[in-house]
Amino acid sequence: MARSGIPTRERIISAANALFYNDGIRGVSVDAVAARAGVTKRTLYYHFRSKDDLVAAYLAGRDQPNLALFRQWFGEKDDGLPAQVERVFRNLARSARHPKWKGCGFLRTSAELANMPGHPAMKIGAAHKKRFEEWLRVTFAAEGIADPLRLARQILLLLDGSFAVVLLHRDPSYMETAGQAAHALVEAALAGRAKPQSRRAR
Amino acid sequence: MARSGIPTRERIISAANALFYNDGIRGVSVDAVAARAGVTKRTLYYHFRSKDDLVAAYLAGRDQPNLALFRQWFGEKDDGLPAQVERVFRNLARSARHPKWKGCGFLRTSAELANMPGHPAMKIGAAHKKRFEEWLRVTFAAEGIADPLRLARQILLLLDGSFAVVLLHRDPSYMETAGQAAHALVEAALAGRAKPQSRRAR
DNA sequence: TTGTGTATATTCACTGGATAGTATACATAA
DNA sequence: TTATGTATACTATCCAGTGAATATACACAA
Repeated sequence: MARSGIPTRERIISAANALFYNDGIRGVSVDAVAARAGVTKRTLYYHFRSKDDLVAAYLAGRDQPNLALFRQWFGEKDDGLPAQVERVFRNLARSARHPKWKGCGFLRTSAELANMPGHPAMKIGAAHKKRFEEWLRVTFAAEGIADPLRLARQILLLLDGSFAVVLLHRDPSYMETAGQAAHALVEAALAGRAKPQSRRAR
Repeated sequence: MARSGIPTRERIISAANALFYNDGIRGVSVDAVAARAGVTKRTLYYHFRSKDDLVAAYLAGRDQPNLALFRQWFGEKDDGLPAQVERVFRNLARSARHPKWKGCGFLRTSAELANMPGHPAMKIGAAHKKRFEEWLRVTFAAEGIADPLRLARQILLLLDGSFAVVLLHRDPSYMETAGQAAHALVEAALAGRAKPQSRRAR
C-alpha cells in the first residue's frame, strides 16, 4: 500500500517520468528513481521486473496525455484546417520556452536506445507516433483531402523535426517556421481536393 | 607514434566514431573505445583530456564529410532546385536502408546530452546544423527566392524530422515523403519570387 | 471477538561487475 | 636529456539486480 494517498506504483512512474525525461534513460539510475519516489530500490523491483520495464511504463504513461494535448490545441478554435494545424506548432513553441522543456520524450528515448530495436520502449514510442499520425490522417480524410496519409506524415515530419532542431539550438522560433510550412502544405492539399466539404473556406 | 600507418589519435577517433554512432555516448565505455582502437586506456587519455573531449572530437570528425555528402547529392545533376533538394532526401533514404544506419549522429548525441546544454558536443552539433542551414540559405538566395532563410529552415526541419521518424519506425519511405514535401515547398517559393534568375525553369 | 493463514507490499544489506580517471614507469627519438 | 607516446596496474565510485526477512491487510474459523 501507499504511504501517501497515491499508490506506490504511480509514485514510482511519476518519479521515473521526471528523471528520465530530464536526464535520459542511461543517465538515471534505478536508485535515483527509487529515492525520488520515496521508496527503496527493492520495492521498485517489486513493482517492475527490470529497468527496461520501468522505462516502458514511463513512456506508456506519456502516450495519452500527449495526444490529448495536441487534440486540445487543434480543437481550441474551428478556424480552418491550416490554422488549426499551425496552432499546434505555435502552442508547442510556447511549451518549448519553458526551461524544463527537453524535447519529445519518445524521440529522445528512441535516439538513446537506437541500438536496441526490439526494446519495449521503442515499440511504445513507435505506437505513439503512429496514433498521432492516424489521428491526423482521419482528420484530413474528413476534410476530403486527396491523400490524407501523405499529408499526415508530412505534418508529423515537420513536428518531429522541430522537436529535434529546437532541442539542439534551444530556439523555439523553429517551431513557428515549421508551423508556417505545415500551414502551406495543408492549404495546398485543401486547394487540390475534389469537392470542398462541410467547412466554409477559412 | 602510431603502430600502423595511421596515427594513434586518428585511430582512436575512428574507433569512437564506430562505437558512439552505433551505441550512443553513455552506452560506450572509454575502455571499449581504447580496445577497438588497439590502444590502452592510458594512451587514450594522453590524446584526449576526458570522455567529453573524445565525444567532441567524434562529432567534429563527422561535420565536413556529412556536409560534403549532402552537397554531392544536391549537385549530381542540375535539374532544378526542387528536384535537387528532393534528391538529397532520396539518397538519404537509400542510406537509411543499410542495416548499420542509426540516424543522425549529431541529433542522437544532442538528444542524449539534452540535460547538458553547455557540453562541447552540443555546440559542435549546433554549429554543424547551422552550417547546413547556411549552405541551403545561400543556395536559395542565389536562385532569387524571397525568404531564403525561412525556406532553408523548413527544409532542415523536414530533414531532421525524417532522421527522427525513420529511426523510430525503421521505415525509410518517410524520407521520400519528406522529400516530396520539400519539393513542394521549394517549388512554391520559386513560383513566388520576383524575377526568375539565371536558371531555366526546371 | 480473537486467532490464524495467506497474499501483498516493503525494508535492509548485499553481490558482482562495470566505469571514468590516475600513479607510475618504460620506451623511443630529436 | 628531454619531450612524446605507450603500457601495467590501480582507485574510488556507481549500478542493475537479488536474498532473506519483515510488516500490513484481509478472509475466515473458533
